[in-house]
Amino acid sequence: MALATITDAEFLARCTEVFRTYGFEGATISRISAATGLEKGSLYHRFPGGKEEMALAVAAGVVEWFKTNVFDVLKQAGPPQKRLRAASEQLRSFYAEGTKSCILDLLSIPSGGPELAAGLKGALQAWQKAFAEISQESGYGPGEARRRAEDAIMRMEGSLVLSRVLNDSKLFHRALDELGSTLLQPA
Amino acid sequence: MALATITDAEFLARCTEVFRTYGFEGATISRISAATGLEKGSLYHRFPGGKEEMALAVAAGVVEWFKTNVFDVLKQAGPPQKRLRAASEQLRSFYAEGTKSCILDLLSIPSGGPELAAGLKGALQAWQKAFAEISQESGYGPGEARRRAEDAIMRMEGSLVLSRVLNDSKLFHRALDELGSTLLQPA
DNA sequence: GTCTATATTAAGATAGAC
DNA sequence: GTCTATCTTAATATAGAC
Repeated sequence: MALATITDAEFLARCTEVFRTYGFEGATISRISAATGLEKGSLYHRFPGGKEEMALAVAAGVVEWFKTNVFDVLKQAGPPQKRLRAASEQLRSFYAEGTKSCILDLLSIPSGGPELAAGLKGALQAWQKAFAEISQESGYGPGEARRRAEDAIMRMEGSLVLSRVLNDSKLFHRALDELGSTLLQPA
Repeated sequence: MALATITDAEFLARCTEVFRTYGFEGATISRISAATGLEKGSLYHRFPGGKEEMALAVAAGVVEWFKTNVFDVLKQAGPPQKRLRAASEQLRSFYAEGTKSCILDLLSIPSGGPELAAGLKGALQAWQKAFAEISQESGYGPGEARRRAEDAIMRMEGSLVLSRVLNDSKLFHRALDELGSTLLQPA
C-alpha cells in the first residue's frame, strides 16, 4: 500500500473537524488517525506535543480563518450592511449551515491546558472587537457597539448549541439573519 | 475505615457536577468516584448500565429540578414579571452565577447514545414551552411568544459558553437580567 | 515522513468478599 | 451497599524500521 499523503492544510482541516465534533476529550488519537488517514506514529511526528499541540494548532488555524474570512471581510470597502452580509455567509459556511459546533464551545470544556484556554479567550475577544468595530461604524457609540457585539456572538453561540441539541439549524439561521439588526444601526 | 455513605440525592448532585464540568467523555468513572466518595464497584452497583445510565440519571434529575424550580415557579400566582424574576433567580443559582455550564451544552456533544440525545432534546423543548407560555401570557401572540422563548434560551446558552471562555460571568448576568425584556410584553 | 510494533497508563466494567 | 481485586479494552505516547 502506498504511503499516506496529505497536505498540512488538509490535515489541519480534518483534525479540526474531529475536535469540533467530539471536543478535546473525545478527540482521540485513534479518531484523528482515522480522519486524516495517518497512523499514530505519523501524528506524533507532525505534533511531538501530542493532542495538546494538535488542539493548539486547530485553534490557531481557526483564528487565522476568521481573520481572513470574517474580520478582514468586515473591513472591506462598501456599506456596513453589505460587508456584514458577506461575513455572515462565511460564517454560515464555517458552521456548515448550523450543523457543526463552535470550537470555542467544545474546546473550552476543561481538559486542555492553560495555553489553549488563553488562545480561545483571545480568539473570542478578537471576534468581539471585529463585530464592535462594524457596529460602531454604523453609528453606535463605543459602549453600545460593544454591547451589541457581545449580544451578537452570544446569540450565535447559543444558536449553535440549540441547533445541536434539537438537530435542527433553524435557530442558527435566524441568529445569522438577525446579525444586521443586532449589530448595525438602521440607516 | 468506615464505609462510604451518601444519599441518592447527594450522589446525583455530585455526579451532575462532574458531567456538567467535563462533559460525557471527560466524566470518567474515576472522577465520579472521587467526586462521590464511592469506589467503582459501588458505582456499578447503583448504575449497572455504567456511565450511560449515570448520564441519563443526571439528565432526568436536571429536568426534574427545572420542572420544580423553574417551570412551576413560572406558573405560580402573581404578575408575569414577578414570576419570571423568581424563576430567573433559580436559574442564577443553578448556573452558580454563570460559573457552571449547561448540561444541554456539555452532554449534547456526540458520545452518549440516542436515548440521552432524545432526553436532552425533550428537556430543551419543555424549557421552550415554559418560556413561551409566560411570554404569551404577557400579551404576545403564540408565534411571537415562541420566537421570544427561543431567543431567550439562545441567549442563556450563548452567555454560558462565553462566560466559560472568558472566565467572566458578566454576559450570563446580562442575559438573565434581560429575560424580562426578551420574553414579556411591556405592561 | 510514514509505517509497524510496543510500552504504559487509564478507562470502562465485572466478580466476589465483606 | 460498599469494598478490593481483576479483567479487557482503549488511549497516549515512543522507538525504530523503511
